[in-house]
Amino acid sequence: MELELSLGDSPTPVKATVAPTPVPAPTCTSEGEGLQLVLGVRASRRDEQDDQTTCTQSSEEAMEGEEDETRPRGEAPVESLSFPLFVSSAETGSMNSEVCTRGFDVNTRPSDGCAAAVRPSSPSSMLEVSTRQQATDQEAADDEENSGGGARKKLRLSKEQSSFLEDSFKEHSTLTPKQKSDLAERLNLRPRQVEVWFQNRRARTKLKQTEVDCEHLKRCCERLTLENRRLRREVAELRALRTTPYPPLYGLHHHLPAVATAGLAAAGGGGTVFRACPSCDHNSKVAAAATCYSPHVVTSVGAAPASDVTATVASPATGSSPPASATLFSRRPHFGSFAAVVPPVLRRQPSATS
DNA sequence: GTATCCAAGTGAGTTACCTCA
DNA sequence: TTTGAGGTAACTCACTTGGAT
Repeated sequence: MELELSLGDSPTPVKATVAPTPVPAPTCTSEGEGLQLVLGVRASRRDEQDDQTTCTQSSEEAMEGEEDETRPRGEAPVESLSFPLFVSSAETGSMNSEVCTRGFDVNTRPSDGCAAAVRPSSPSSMLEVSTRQQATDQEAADDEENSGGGARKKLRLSKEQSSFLEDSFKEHSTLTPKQKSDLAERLNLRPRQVEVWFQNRRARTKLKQTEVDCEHLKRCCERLTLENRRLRREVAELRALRTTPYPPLYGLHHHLPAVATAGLAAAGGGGTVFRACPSCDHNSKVAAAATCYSPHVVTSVGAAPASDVTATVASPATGSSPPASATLFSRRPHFGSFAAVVPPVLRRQPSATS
């Protein structure tokens, strides 16, 4: 009896066999315990591994479970080979899966009977562990049935398992079905557990990144606050200058860009509105000009002789170190420094054209 | 007793595929 | 034969729960 079942990106339908005969692959007889359905399906729409992931899967798993969803046909895990007749409770559906994880060491694959109490200490010992688990599987399964399901046991991954998962996560933060099943088999976990680990790992990564971003924004905010404070002080100084007669400009304003000279005119002319910043879509007075462009030139032209302009522009703000906003603004063209706009010759030689 | 970590459960959203009119 | 709508499976993510430390 054959069924054609095509899932995912499979270009061609995969022939699936409904086999009345037992197969060594992870199978389960579910409640019926008589007929074993083995469907070969394309495990995923993920493209990378599709050509390798034709797998065996019980009908129950196809409907509900995720266990061994991508295990290649004939590549049955050792545990399953050792327990061909054992009905894995976790693989027979969600109800049994829940039962499986209650009252047992959940560090073991359900194909181990969901009941092994021996915890693998290292990946290299897992196979051995799994074989030892076999002896206790049936007993533990019986205990489980008798106990009626206790409190859920908390899974704690071993260091080896965690480090291996971490290494895998560094390589790829998302898993293809084949990678998932390979990892699960290698670490002696269920594919679902590997999937959940990656899921939570991605969430942790995102959370950490969010925290880092938050810290960065906080620092930016602090810098901007300081910068804003400083600019406001300079604006106040400029406003104070408006009340005093203009000292000679030593011809400086002839060499400043139009916006700067317009700003000077506005400052001296008493309130003429002009467009201060081409990247700002609003008109503003000289105060805004000082905000959008580097305020140092504007500040200096009114308050200091031309000889000071050079020093002011070359060493802005109060010290020799660049202002706090320098690095921040370097990534924000909108707030680009006016000093960078003015050609060096104009900044250095007020009388260059005279 | 409380805080934190973390595996696991759950529901919503997205995408690709299939079926059918 | 083509096409659009509806259904479904698989997947991820955000949020939550609950055990363990």
